[in-house]
Amino acid sequence: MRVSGKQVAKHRAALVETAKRLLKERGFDGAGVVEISREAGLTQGALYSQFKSKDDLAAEAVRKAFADGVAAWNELRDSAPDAVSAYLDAYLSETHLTDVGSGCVVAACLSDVRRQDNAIGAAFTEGFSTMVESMQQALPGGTPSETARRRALILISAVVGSIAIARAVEATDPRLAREIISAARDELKQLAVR
Amino acid sequence: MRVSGKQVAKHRAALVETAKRLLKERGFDGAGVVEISREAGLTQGALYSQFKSKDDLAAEAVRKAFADGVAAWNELRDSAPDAVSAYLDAYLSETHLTDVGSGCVVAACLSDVRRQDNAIGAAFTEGFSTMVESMQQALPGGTPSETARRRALILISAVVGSIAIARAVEATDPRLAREIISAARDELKQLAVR
DNA sequence: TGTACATCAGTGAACGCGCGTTCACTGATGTAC
DNA sequence: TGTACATCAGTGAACGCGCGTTCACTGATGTAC
Repeated sequence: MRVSGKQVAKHRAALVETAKRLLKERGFDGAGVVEISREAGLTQGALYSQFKSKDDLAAEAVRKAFADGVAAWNELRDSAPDAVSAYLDAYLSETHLTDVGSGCVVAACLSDVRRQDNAIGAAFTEGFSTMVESMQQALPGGTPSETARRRALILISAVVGSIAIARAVEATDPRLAREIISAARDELKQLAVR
Repeated sequence: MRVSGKQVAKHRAALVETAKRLLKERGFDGAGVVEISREAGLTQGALYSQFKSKDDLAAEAVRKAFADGVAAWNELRDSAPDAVSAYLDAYLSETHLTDVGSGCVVAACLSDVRRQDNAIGAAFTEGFSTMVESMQQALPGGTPSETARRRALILISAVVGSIAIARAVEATDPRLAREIISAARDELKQLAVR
């Protein structure tokens, strides 16, 4: 039945939030519309009255995931004395290794994005650009510096690659997974302050 | 109908080779058994007389992909004067950015592996370990050195992350994709010789 | 403020579709004599 | 070497299954008077 305007917004937010988590945990093809709807406390019909397709919801979920990630990073940058070091510790942590659903969307969906709808790729690309700019501002040289820009790109690429590979090997070789993120922490802190 | 022993081996190799390429191009869920069989010049029945399941074939394809990759790298290491630099140029190249099917299995299947059968994860982990050891031998310090080991891990994580992110944004923003692999080439060559 | 009714968010069974897998069948291969 | 036959790699229609999507229906919301 019809629900109030306040409820509509609540339901929409619940769908996006649930989609965000499940898409990261199970991948774009692995998370189904019935499952997403049910975990958000609704049915698939409600999903389709808010979004025109699964891909449409997925693109929205990707935008939300980047917005959350950048907000968290900006907060860290403005509070921690050595923001980059704190960021590396948080990103390359035990928690981030095992809790994929709450973690970075880039690391979780990396090799999926290329094979999805254009709208998802566009949302991903825009989110990633924002993430790079935000990181660049915290590095020596800041926004106008080409060096800081390159440094931001390689730092993000390296942490994403490390955590993604660590997760891929974690089930078979948990020690190797920890070795990978630990090596990345050590080496990248040196690279960041160089 | 029954075919000769030589044919059986040829067919098996064709299935593995085709699976290797298609799994990288379309992902584990995106490449179907009918498609793999047809592109290998056979039917799905032939696939199931050689492998006990799609996952079984996929695990074999992952082993083959790593074997090919390590063989190519070993050849480069023993011929090029500066093997690591040559490796970075090849890995972070225009060709590798666009030709996913012929490229590195780690970059292509990164975020997929976690969600697949254990046998696929095990094949991936074993292949990755071999890859790291092979890279380590080319770095200053070599096999017994803990520093070379950490350096090998971060180098591989960084090139994999760079090319995977570049591919994800390529369709939407081709210039950003090139900027990512170019930045990685510059920064990682410095890190490798440090 | 109260009433009548049009609107529309949400339900859930049903749809077509493509997937991985099975299996009765085919016929060339390899072997026993 | 030649013959008879058991073996088994390969075929392709058919299977059950889960997916994304649709749609007739429900009933509370919001609005016109």
